Amino acid sequence: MRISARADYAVRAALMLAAKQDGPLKAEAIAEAQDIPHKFLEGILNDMRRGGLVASQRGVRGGYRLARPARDISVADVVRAVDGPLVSVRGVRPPELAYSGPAESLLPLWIALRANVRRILEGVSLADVASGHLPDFVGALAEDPAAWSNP
Amino acid sequence: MRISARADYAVRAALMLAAKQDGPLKAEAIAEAQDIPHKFLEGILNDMRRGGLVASQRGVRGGYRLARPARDISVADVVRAVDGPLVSVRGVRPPELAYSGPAESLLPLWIALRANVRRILEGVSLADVASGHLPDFVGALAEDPAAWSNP
DNA sequence: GAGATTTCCTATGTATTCGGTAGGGAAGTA
DNA sequence: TACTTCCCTACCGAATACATAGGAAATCTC
Repeated sequence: MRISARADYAVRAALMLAAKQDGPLKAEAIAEAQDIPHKFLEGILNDMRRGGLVASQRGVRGGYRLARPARDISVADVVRAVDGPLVSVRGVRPPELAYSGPAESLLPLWIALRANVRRILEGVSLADVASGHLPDFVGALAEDPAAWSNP
Repeated sequence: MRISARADYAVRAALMLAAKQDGPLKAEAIAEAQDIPHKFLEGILNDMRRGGLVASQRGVRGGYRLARPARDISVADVVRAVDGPLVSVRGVRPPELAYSGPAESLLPLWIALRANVRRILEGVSLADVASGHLPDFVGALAEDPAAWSNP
């Protein structure tokens, strides 16, 4: 289960926009601040615009800004805008799967996994992350030192 | 975040082995029962053998069996054996990431996400799935009808 | 030991995705 | 007009995903 570069970049760009509330921010400025290839980032910002997450303005005083308050955009919104469904199995979304025999209960397991990922990514807004204050039910998970070690 | 075909196939194969406790099971039999390309499955079973999850026996009475009791093998064990780390961001594991500016709290978010995925996949054994009785904290997630709908 | 069976190993192949680049057109501003 | 910035399309190399093929090595039965 990997978070793609696109998704990571998209969230970081969105966080930049969430932090700067006055006036638009240029793609180039975001690219430089977050060390993201700028042409690649342009495509990502475009996806977010199509997804209704950011608004853009061309010209010399142009750039990008969030289309909604940062509090109303979840990390899941951003990831979905650039990568499609949050969780898939072999490229298909869990409800479309069919298992037989001893694997029958595998489907509810994938469903539970997806529900859990959703709970996290839909429950955290850009404002939460940008402010450095994650919701308690998320922050608690990250405070466990064991969560930081690679087994 | 996608579960690869390898991982899905591997878990299903492992579940077949968990269900059949008497004697080994041939790759061909598993492939047929679970509709998995049989040569592809052979490679997957081989990875699991190298990972110490299954034992193999050649010859006419040969096949594969679990190397440990099904209760002592988690789904996470299987996924790791065939796909490496459970969760990665841009191909690197979260603790190796470095973020700056408003993205600083993104790292604990990915950590929390990973911790949650671990909680599920490490907390469920092959015996749990094969018996159709998921642990309560997982089953509860799958019982919510909302978890089954695609947004 | 002969022969059948099954795992094990290596090589090959193809399609897709991933991450990134390039160039220029459209729109807005001064 | 000149400049800036987003927008669009195309392309590209490498890696990955998902297999398939062919045989060598081990094991069992007879």
